[in-house]
Amino acid sequence: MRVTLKHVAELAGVSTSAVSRAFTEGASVSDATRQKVHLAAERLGYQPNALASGLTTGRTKLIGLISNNFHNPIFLEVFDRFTRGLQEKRLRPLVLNLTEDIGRQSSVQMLRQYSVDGVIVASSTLAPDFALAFRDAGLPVVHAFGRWRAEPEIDVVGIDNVACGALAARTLIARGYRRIAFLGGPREATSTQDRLLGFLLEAEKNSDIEISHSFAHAYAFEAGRQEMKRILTGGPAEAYFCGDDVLSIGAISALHDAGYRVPEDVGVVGLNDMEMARWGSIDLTTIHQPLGPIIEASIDRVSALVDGVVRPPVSQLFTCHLVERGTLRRSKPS
Amino acid sequence: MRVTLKHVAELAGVSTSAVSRAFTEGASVSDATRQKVHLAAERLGYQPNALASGLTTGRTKLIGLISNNFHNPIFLEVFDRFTRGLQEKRLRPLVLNLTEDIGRQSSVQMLRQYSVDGVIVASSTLAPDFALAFRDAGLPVVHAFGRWRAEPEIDVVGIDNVACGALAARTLIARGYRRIAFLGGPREATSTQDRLLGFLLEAEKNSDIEISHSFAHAYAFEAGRQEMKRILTGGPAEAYFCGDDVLSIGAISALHDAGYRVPEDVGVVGLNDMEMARWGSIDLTTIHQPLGPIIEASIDRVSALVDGVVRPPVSQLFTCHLVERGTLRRSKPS
DNA sequence: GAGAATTTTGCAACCGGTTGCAAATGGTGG
DNA sequence: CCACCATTTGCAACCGGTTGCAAAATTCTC
Repeated sequence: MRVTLKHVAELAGVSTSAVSRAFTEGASVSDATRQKVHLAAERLGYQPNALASGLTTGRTKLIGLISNNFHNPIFLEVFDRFTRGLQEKRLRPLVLNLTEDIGRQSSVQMLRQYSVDGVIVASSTLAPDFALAFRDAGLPVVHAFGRWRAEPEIDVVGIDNVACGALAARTLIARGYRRIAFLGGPREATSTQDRLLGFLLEAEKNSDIEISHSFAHAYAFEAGRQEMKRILTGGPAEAYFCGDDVLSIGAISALHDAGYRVPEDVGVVGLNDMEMARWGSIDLTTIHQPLGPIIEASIDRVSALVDGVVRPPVSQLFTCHLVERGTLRRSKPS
Repeated sequence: MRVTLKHVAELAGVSTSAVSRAFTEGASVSDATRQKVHLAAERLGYQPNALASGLTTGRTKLIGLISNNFHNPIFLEVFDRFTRGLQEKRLRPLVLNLTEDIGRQSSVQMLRQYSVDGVIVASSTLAPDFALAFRDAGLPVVHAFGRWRAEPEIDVVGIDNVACGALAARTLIARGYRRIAFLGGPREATSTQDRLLGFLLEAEKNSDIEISHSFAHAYAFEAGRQEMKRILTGGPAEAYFCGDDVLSIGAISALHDAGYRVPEDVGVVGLNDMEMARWGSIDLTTIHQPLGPIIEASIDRVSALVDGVVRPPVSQLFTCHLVERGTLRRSKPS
């Protein structure tokens, strides 16, 4: 049998209310009783039942963590940071792995059934209104890696994908590449669309640049490889901005298979700067995304919402920068 | 305000008990009331509160999922499968990211506070008695990727690490490698110890084989690279069995840095067969670990325990096999 | 030391469900 | 039509906590 409030109350010789209060910060209890209670609790090995307490207070300290990115290595880092960050705030992540067969409605239901205090949607490939479903259900929600909007309906934390696209284009052009291409992730993903937009806007400023673009069906190695293989039939561009790191690695694999050397024959720049990008055999030049701050901000934001701090929702974007490694030539060939 | 039992009862014109029963499989209700109730529930958008119900039934359908492997890419696959598998059984994973500063006791506490029905410890580097702490706290627990024991105190699901070590040694020897080495993960990990044991037992059967071994401080790229770099000062062995795939990749990176070609100069075989091992630029010969069955079995086992099926705990091991790729020569040089 | 002000305490109702039990209902056979 | 049995239903207590409120205890003031 579990040790409950009642047992502690009995042993300490006080009412259950006293025990409850002894465990509540700032409640009205004398030091004497608080001590008695804690002593008794200690002896019995008592631990408050978070669920029972959640029932009355309306706070479970459970945060729904939703994603559909369980195949991209970057997500391991995302996930590590989210779980750690939540733990530090004494919140518990209830994870939802969004597969094909789970609809918007049923994910809302799953989390509502468990009375989560708030929800973090962590994905750059979900439609923006997916996260909206939670707000509509009355749940505080933050969309991490979501799309920027001037007046968002819910809080968004992420990066400026348009700026990243522009940065990529600027970089390629500055290094003397003339025929450049964007090899994006899934066409439907807002991150893909925005990166492409920025890339095009920036590249088109230069009239002598030849631009092309295409899409892989997912942010995944094999998708990148296949798509690069496909477009290589018409000969490669001089340099590619790939939708993300794992796509880049797949693309490079296809380039190697076709006998091209990177960066000597073809340049590649990715986006994310996942741990693996640093590995010797990969050594990917890429645009760094500040994962730590993004995730910290997401957690901060969701706890603020839970605490009832009502401010209009904002899009919080972090800036990215290029990390120089070995898949892009460093400067214009002379 | 949330819709509760009471609201539904009112609308349907029945008692709350009736509503509760209408939502319980096999409860004593007439079809007529069940219909009325479901209709009313539908209209109000009612969903039972899993936590409240857990309070009385003692079942929350929450499963604690604990790991300390948030830096090994294989864990993304593990994690994907666990969350999916649990979801399919209508169980919810409550994730605990075991960092340095979280002790055995406090992890038990965290999960007990949330009244999880059971716990899955997913790690090959935790001491066997870590999982025991949960059993001692009265929680059903399964140790996935744990160490085999003839008469285990708790359920263990995993692979036969000793056999894997032997398989690796046998393979290397069969291919004519004479000076072979084990580059293991952390010395304290049971998986490391067992793989080494199997490796040594098998290799020592052949008197003409030169065996050596050493350990990386973690199952991680950089750890593998550093350790290989360190041991290379004395010249390489002819082939290495590395503690796992990510370690192998690190080791290969160091070998390349030192000017050795794989597999022409040095052979490498890993263990796990993570997705990435298949990537073109990595193409790692490795021992395949059947993740799917292991995880399925872990989930089955923990739900059986939760359902009170009491059988003595067992060690359930799955066999592994070699996957031929490009980091080990295929046969004896003639 | 009395009275007022303040703090501490316990009672009891409540959060949203479940369930044992007894009463109500319905069906069956004579 | 009644007795009998099976099924369905609602009452009320309970799960493990929290909290408003009034009473009790303590502290302060003069």
